[in-house]
Amino acid sequence: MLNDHTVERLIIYNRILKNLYKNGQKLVTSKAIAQVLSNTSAQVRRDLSSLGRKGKTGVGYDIGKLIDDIDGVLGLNRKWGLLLVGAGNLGRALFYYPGFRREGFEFRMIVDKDPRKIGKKWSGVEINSSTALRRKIRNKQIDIAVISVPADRAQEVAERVVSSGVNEIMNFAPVTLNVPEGVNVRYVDLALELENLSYQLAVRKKR
Amino acid sequence: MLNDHTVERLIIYNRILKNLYKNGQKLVTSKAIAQVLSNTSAQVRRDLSSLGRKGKTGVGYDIGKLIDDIDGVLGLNRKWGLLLVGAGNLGRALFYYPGFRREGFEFRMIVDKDPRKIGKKWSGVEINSSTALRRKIRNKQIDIAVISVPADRAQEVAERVVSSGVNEIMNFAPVTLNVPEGVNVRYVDLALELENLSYQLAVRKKR
DNA sequence: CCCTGTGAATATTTTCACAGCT
DNA sequence: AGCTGTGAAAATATTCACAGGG
Repeated sequence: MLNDHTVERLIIYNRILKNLYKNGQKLVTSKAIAQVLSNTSAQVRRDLSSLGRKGKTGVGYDIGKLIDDIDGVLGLNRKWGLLLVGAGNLGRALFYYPGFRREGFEFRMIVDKDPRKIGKKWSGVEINSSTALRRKIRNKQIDIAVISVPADRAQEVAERVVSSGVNEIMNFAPVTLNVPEGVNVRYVDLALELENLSYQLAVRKKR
Repeated sequence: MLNDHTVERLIIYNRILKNLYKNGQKLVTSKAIAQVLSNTSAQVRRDLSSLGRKGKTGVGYDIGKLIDDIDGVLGLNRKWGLLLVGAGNLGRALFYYPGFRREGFEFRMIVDKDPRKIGKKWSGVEINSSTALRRKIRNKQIDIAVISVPADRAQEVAERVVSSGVNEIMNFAPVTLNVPEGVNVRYVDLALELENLSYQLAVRKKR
C-alpha cells in the first residue's frame, strides 16, 4: 500500500511518460521527469522505487515498462464501469469528458429523477429513473458511482447507491457524505479549488 | 503564509461552519469540527490557531467570528471576476455551477473560438472571440482565468491569457502549463481524480 | 562517467499532553 | 469542569549524498 502523495505523483508521472512515449522516446531519467514537475530527482526515484527495482543504473528508465508497471499499480490496465447519478450540466460534462474513456473509465448507466430526461440517450446510454437500481447495477457491472446531484440530494443518493452494492464513489456535490465503513469516497469540490486560488490572490494583494 | 494543507482544511472547516451557522448554532468546539472530518481536535486547534487567538478557553469558538476570519484569510469577503475560456460541455457546467457564485466568484466574460457560439449569451454574458483580449479583460476586471479547452490548446490559451494580464489560472485541461514566474496555476484534473479511485479499487481487488 | 536505489539526515506535519483561562 | 493554545514528542515526507552497476 503506497502513501497518498506517492500515488498522486505516480498518476502524474504516468501522464508525462505516456506523452514522451507518444513522441517516440524510449528512455527517461529521474531528473528529466523531475524537471517537468519542478520537484527533485530523488523524489522521483523514491516514488518509482516503490514499484520495485525498475531503472537501469547509469541509463534511466524504460518508458514502456514503467508505464505498464504504473498502469498495473493504479488499476488502469483494465476497464472500470461507471454509474452517473445526476444528468445536469455537470453530469453531462463528466459523461462527455474525453479523459475518462481514454483511461478506461466507461459510463454504463445514467440515472436522473427528472421525468423529462428519462428515456433520452447520451451516446447510446439511456437515462433511467433510479427504481430497481440494485438489479440494474448488477447487470451493468458498475464499479464506481459518480454523483453530480445538488448538495441537498447527495446524501440520499449516496445511501441508495451504496445499498445497491457500489463501494466506490466520486462525489462532486459539496458535502461530506456519511457512508458505512468500507465505502470509499473521493471528493471533487470545484468551489474549493477556486477558494485555494482565492487564498493565493488574497495573499498577493496584501503584499 | 499558511501551509497548503492548512489552507485546504480551513476551506473545509469554513464550509462546515457555514452549515452549522445556517442551522442556528453559535458556538462550536474543535472536537465537533474534527468529528465531521474524522481528524483530531488537536489538528483543528492547530489550524485555527494560525488565524490568531480566536477560541474561548473552556467554551469553544464563536462560529460567526470564525467564519469572518477564515473568509478574510481566504479572500472570500470580496468578489472575484472570472474569465471562462472554452465554452464546451465542461465550460458550461462550470459557468452554471452554483457553488462559484455563492462564494463570490463571478463569470464576467466568456471566450470561445467556435464562430457558431460567438454572440450567444449565457445568463446575460456574451460569448466572445478572443481578439483584443487584453482590452476586454481590463474593462471587465478579471482576476482569474478558467481554462476549459482541449488539452492541445491549453498552452496557447494560457499564454494568451497571461500576456493579457491575468496572473491566476484554474486549468481543467490535463496538461502541465508552462507559465512565467509569478503566474499561479491551479490544476483540476478530473481523470486524475478517478485514477486515484482506481488505485483504491485495484488494491481492494488484490486482497 | 552517469544515473539508480537507498541508508541516513533533515524538514515538515501531526499528535500528545497539559498549563491556564473562563 | 471543559476546552483552548502550544511546547515537546512522534510520525511522515523529502532531500542529501554516495556506493555500486553498466
